[in-house]
Amino acid sequence: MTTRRAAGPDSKHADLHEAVGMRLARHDYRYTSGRRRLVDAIAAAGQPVTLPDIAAAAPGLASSSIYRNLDVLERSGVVNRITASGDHAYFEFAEPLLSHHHHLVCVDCGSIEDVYLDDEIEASVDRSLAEAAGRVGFTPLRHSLDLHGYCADCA
Amino acid sequence: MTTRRAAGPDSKHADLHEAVGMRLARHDYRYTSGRRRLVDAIAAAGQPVTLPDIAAAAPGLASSSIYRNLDVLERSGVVNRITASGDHAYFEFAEPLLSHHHHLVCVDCGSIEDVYLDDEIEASVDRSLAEAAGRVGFTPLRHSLDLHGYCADCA
DNA sequence: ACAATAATGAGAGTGAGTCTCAGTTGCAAC
DNA sequence: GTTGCAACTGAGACTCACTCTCATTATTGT
Repeated sequence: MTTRRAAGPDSKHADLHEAVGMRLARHDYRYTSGRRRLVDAIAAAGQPVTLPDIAAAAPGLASSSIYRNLDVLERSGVVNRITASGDHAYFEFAEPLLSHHHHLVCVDCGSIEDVYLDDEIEASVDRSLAEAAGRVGFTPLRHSLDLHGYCADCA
Repeated sequence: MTTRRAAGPDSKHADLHEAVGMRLARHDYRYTSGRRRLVDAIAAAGQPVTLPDIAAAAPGLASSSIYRNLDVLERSGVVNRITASGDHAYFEFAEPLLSHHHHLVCVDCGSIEDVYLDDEIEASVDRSLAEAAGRVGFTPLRHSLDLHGYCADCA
């Protein structure tokens, strides 16, 4: 069965797949059809998704494979795992594939929405954190900033 | 068996217990000896702790009771649950009992350390977040800002 | 085509956290 | 104090997200 690739209606997906493929190759991973379906499912959602979401969007994939490949994608820097307080972890594309942003986490239903902040704020936050980290010998990699509250549906 | 209470060497604990007791009472919960031991264990650590940490510091408490009471304490606004990427959730005293701060999360060993930022930064972050949240009908409660990287031990 | 190697699916296994329930404790009214 | 009621407790069974194992299948290099 041939999966429809770059021939489709939008070239955004072709770009995405190419970028993902390169990242996987850099880590000696293969970009198999299962992994491509995973990437498609996450891209289709356009927001952080849980494993059940992905399983529903890509039926036929064994959940063990989804977990294993989510791990591979995370290790390759393709996706980020967002550990919220709910039952499931959320996944979304990592930084260079998606521009830097943060999350609105609903304390009621657990849903996660993306939110973008001013570059200036980001820079000053990074500066403050780096300074504070330096004082205790901590080597920073990245920061995560979540706003907890009630989403529009749960308000 | 009488538990030594406020008579002890430090009055900080007496204040803490009083504050905790008031919060519990406000939610019609009782401040039992088991809950007091839980609070003592968290206070003794002085940093975010996992359930095994607490169980070790307060032997004799059934783990089901620890989980149950951690839940009660969280519901009463006494402790915060920090959901990190590791196996266990971390717990620490909530805002008014501990001043506003953030976390340095080690991506290697999973340990969590507290870090304090400039009030000015905090204010501007809150302003930006509130503005962004307002655009999508999100009602903010609080923010959490974590710095991920390598702790001094794992560097 | 043919190894050699990596990926897959199915299901068993793991373990943090939750639920249940019978027995206990703390609080209030008498 | 004792009686009654509701909250609390411990022990362990239970759930369920996630991981591991392993035999089978797909990919890649030659």
